[in-house]
Amino acid sequence: MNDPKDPDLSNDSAWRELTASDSDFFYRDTSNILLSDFAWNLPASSGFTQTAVVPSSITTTTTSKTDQPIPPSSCSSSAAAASVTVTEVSTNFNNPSAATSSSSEDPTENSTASAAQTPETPKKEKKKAQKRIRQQRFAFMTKSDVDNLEDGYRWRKYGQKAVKNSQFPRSYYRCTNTRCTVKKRVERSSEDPSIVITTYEGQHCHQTVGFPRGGIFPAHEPHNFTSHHHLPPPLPNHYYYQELLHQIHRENTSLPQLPQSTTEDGHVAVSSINPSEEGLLGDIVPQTMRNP
DNA sequence: CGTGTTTGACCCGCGC
DNA sequence: GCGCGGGTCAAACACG
Repeated sequence: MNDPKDPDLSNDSAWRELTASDSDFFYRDTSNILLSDFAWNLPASSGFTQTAVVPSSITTTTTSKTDQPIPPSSCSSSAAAASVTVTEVSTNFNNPSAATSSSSEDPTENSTASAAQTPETPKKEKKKAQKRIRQQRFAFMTKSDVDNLEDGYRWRKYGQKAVKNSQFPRSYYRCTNTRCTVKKRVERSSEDPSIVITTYEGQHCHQTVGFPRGGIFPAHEPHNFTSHHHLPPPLPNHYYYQELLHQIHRENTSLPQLPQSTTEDGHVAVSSINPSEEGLLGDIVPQTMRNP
C-alpha cells in the first residue's frame, strides 16, 4: 500500500520477504524459465512472454540475456534450453511466520468450512466459523497481455475487486478441484500494465488437469516431484522452492553454455549452482534430492 | 445442463 | 467505535 508497485503486498506478513525490495520479486525480464519448472505449467499459448517467480520464502535476483521465444508445449526441452541464470538466492525457509502458517494451519480448513456448510446454516455463522487463513504465497510477475495465465490447473473466478492505487482490478481465482484450496490473485502492475502479477496461495493437492500435452513433468523425465504427489495436501510449501531450485540447478548444469553477467545492481551472475555448495542448496535441498 | 464469469453485498482485519 | 480496504460469497447471468 505504501508501495505503489505492489499496493497490497506490504500489509501481509506473508509478504515480508517480497516487499523488502524490488529484487525480491523473482522477475525474469527476458528469461524463458517456465512455471512448469515449479510445478506450474505455462504453455506458450497462454500468451505470456516473460515470467517472474516469487516464492515468498526465497529472495532471488536473476538476470538473463536470452530473447528466444518459448516453444509451445515443450516444457522440458524449453526448460533445458532456457537460459537460467541465478544471480542470487537467499534462502529464508526458516522464516518463522512462513513455517507457522504452513504447519499450524490446516489447509483444508478453507474448503471444509464451505463444504461442511449446511444449506440452512446462517450466513453469519458460516462467516464466523470460517477463519480467514493465510497460507504461504508466492507470486509470479509475468509480462503478458493476458491476465489469466494458463498454468495447467483449472481456475474458477470467484471475485474481482478494484484495488486502491491501481487502475486495474484484481481478480480472485480458486482451483476448481473441490478438495484443493489453492487460490490465486491476478492483477496488473499499476506501474507497468504489461506486467501481470499472479499470486498463488496454497498448494495443489492434485496434479494438473488441463493439459493433455504434458502435465507438470514430462513422462520421459523421471522427476522426484512426481513421486511426492502421493503425499497429502499440506506439503511444506518450501518443497516447491526446493524443487524450484533443484530444477534450476539441473537446468544450469545441463546447459552447454551459460551466460554470465553482472546485473545492473551489481549482482554477479552465477551460471550454475554446485550442489556441494552447502551455502545455498545445503539449506534448502535435501541430500536425497540432489544429484549424486 | 454443466461450468465458468460477473458483480453487488457482505465480512473481516487493521489503523486511527 | 468507526471507516477503509481487501477478501469472499452467492445469485444472476453467459456460454458451449
